[in-house]
Amino acid sequence: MPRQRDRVGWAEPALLILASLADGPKHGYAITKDVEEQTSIRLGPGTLYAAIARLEERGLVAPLDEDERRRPYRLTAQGQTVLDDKLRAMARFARTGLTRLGVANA
Amino acid sequence: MPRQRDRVGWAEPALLILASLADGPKHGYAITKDVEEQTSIRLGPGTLYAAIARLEERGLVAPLDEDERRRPYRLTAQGQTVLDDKLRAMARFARTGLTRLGVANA
DNA sequence: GCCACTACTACGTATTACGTAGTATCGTAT
DNA sequence: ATACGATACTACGTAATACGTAGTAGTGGC
Repeated sequence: MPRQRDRVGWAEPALLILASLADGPKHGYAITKDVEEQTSIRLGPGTLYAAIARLEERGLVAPLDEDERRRPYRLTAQGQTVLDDKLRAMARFARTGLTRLGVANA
Repeated sequence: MPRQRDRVGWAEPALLILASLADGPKHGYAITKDVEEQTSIRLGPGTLYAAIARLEERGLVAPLDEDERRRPYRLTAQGQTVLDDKLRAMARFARTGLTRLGVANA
């Protein structure tokens, strides 16, 4: 029975995936590795592939040439737009929050 | 029957609440208003109060003097630490993502 | 030929998000 | 005085996600 860990994360898997693909097309496993390197967040296969499927349904990512061992995806134009919006909102929010906390930097 | 809207948000309600309290103590309704002003994200009561209850259980927020009409909360020291960590991670992530997207600024 | 790493699929449970409805108080304009 | 919108929550049910485990299979090195 799956037990949940810490909770109160700061980014949803969907966004982590989109951001990972901003780098260029990747297949699932490569996304996991990339996300882990960048954020220390480990996405299990259940989380990862389910999220990718939803992103595809919504037209934010699209599959590439189907190798039957790897399943690469790319960001769609809409995916780029959405990602850009969300990242900007995040950046603004983080800055405001840190200011409110009275943090030294910005 | 509750219908879900857009999905692929960029921040969890829990984090929005913590950030709102970084400003100073607030009660639930005031948090909703503040979050909406800052982020355009509208937290319904179901989402809001459930999230607050979880944050309290986890010791990230604490209730203040119980007026029986308003229920104010403040950030705990642990809540501040957690918030600070998450916001820094978010900021780093957003910057990296925007860079990957080839955005003009940082 | 074994074993670790790569890459997924399938499945079930735990958590969370979200909307609606309902209750009650307060302020203020009529 | 009273009607009405804004304030402030509680209660409840459903929908959507997150997450972990197990299982399957190919690949590369030693």
